[in-house]
Amino acid sequence: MNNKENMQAVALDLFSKRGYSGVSVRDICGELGLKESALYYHFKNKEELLNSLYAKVDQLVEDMRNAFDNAFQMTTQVSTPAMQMVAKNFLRQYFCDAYVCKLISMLNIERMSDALADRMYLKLVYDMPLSQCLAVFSAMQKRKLVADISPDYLAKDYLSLILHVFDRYVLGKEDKQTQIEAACEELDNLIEIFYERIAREGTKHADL
Amino acid sequence: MNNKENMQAVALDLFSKRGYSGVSVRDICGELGLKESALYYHFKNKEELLNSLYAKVDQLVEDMRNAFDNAFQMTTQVSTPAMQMVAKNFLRQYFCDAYVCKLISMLNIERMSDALADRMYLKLVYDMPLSQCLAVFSAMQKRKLVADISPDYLAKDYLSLILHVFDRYVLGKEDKQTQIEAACEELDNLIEIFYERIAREGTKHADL
DNA sequence: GTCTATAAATGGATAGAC
DNA sequence: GTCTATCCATTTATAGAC
Repeated sequence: MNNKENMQAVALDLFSKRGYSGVSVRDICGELGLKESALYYHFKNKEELLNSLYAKVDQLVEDMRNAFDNAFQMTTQVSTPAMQMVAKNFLRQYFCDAYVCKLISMLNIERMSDALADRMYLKLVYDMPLSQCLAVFSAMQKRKLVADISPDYLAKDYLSLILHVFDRYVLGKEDKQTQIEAACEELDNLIEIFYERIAREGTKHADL
Repeated sequence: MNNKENMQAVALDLFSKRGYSGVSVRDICGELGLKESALYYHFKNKEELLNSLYAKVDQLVEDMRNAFDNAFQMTTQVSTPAMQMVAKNFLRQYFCDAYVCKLISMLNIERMSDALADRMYLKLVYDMPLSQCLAVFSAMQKRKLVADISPDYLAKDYLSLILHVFDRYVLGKEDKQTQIEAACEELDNLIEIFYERIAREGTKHADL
């Protein structure tokens, strides 16, 4: 790993905690045992470093879209337990990935004053996951596994639960790793009830 | 309104957008046509100004707790339409109040690096609203208006929907007032389905 | 690719006049 | 209660040596 990538990694880590304006070029280079001037060899200025991180968000969204599309096309059976399993791992594997978590934290800060950061945040946290949830619930509904509740509602309801747990138990915590365990347990309980309800409502409807 | 309060108002406004470290004492005073030294007459330093805003969060939480307790004790009938009405106005009157919204935005930024801000954020955004939701759903359940789904789940599910809309449509937007209209419409639709489901499940259970 | 040195601007904070 | 003037630390950024 070269120093340019190191700088991006350190910058992301610090920006995600203290925000762009709370971190100096000194801070970033100091962490790596380098002088500020070293950074200006790799980046035109501090802002270009930030933009290079924004570009990584685009890349991540792209990668996750592709990963999902591939996995989804492969799926031969869409059973409730299988979907429930996927659901339970959503938080753990997606939002709680250290890298993704830092990107979200950083965007969460910058979006308050930066329209571009706001758009990236929405894409990463809502648009992309929502379209994936929608695909899953639509598929389940086709197979009569779910009552005819609007799949759009189900997707939003489901994602809301995940994001609420993520925001409450993970974001803003120093000791994230410990918190993630509590978060996943809490989410498991919520998802359990979520699926119980849509299954119950689905059964009821199938009986008519 | 004296200048001390003006300074707090301007500071809150700027902190909620650019964060504590992104705003200088010069910025705050400049907005009011004052020199920096004027601020140091009212506050020991920049940090004390921030803490004075944190204190306002405590006051707000206290006030809202009391307001709810009074309103809740007054309530003679807990009907579904009445509760649904309360629900629809929750976002509009609570999270979208300009003052509350700024406090949340500010805490949302600072909580990433400040444990105190994190605690205040959780109190304002989760603990307090959640305890209120819980009281409402428990009351509804006692009157058999809701199926025997854990009221704890209902409260979290319900608050999640509100927060998701708030985060997605209101936070981080320049033109908040316009966005709030769209947010409320979206939330109205979601809450409609939410209540439809718990009523349906409730009826079903009552029939047994 | 990184260092030293340095410039120029900005930010937090104080002393003393009014 | 606010202003002028000032101080000192920090920050972004550049030029030129190695």
